[in-house]
Amino acid sequence: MSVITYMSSTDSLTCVLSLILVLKLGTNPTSVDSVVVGTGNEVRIKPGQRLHIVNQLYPYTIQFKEDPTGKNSGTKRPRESASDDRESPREAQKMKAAKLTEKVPVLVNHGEAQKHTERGGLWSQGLKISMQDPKMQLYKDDKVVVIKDKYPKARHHWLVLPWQSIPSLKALCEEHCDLVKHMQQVADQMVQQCPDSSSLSFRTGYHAIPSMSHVHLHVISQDFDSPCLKNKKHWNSFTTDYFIESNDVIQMLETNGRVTVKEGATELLKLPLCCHMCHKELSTIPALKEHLKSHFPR
DNA sequence: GTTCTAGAAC
DNA sequence: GTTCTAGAAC
Repeated sequence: MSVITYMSSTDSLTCVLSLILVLKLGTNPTSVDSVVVGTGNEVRIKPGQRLHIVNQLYPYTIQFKEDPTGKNSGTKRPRESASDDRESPREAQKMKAAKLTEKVPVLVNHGEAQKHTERGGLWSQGLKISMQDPKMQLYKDDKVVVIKDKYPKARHHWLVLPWQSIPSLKALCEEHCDLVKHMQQVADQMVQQCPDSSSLSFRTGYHAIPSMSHVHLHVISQDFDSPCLKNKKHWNSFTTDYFIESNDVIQMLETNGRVTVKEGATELLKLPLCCHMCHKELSTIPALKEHLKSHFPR
């Protein structure tokens, strides 16, 4: 039995994080005894065992070799500032986990996972993984699946995703018209079944330039009452034209056969904070959140 | 997408 | 002094 720890090279980190993602979701957890996600990135795994990462797209072979220095169990992240040479409680916990390590595994990348770190990062592929996890699925049919947004920006915030791999709005064409209409129907269904649908209003739409890969339709209640709503980008992405109504996407597909996103959408994210209910301008996020309480008392 | 943190704003 | 934002790293 051995323990994988985070090593110094970026590739190793990617591999370990990839493993954790999959193992955490239980996609292929053969012979895995324990997983500690976060501070003590610990994965027990048999030497030579092959794991398939992201639904068997990215196979790795796990090799093990002795660490002659014993120093290679360091767990500090590369971007850590030079001035911070004391151990935080978090670092101490990681070091404690590392001390349990007898051998240091080397992950040999046979697949594509490392490319994600070069193009947007592995995190941008997270939806592809979440949507496959039965525990996350609130609804599914032969065309789409619905999951809860991992960091909901309101009391109710779901994502409708097609099974078909469509990276973004840009990739949509007239052939997707029926699919996108179906996504809207399922979104409406989700709102109908919500116990708060009589007291809260909802909007359904797409972000002009989403961070996460794989087309996803946001279904979000308009209270924006959530600790995950933290900054101007969050706010403006749902309350300016950065948020493109599902019906507008359908109409664009029907009339032009494609979806056009206006230039300068990114600038919309920098607009002043403006209440979507009464258009009052607020100077800070905490002030905005306090103001929202007047529109949506608990 | 989130987290972290330097430094701006107060 | 504290609060808050914005940009970089992931």
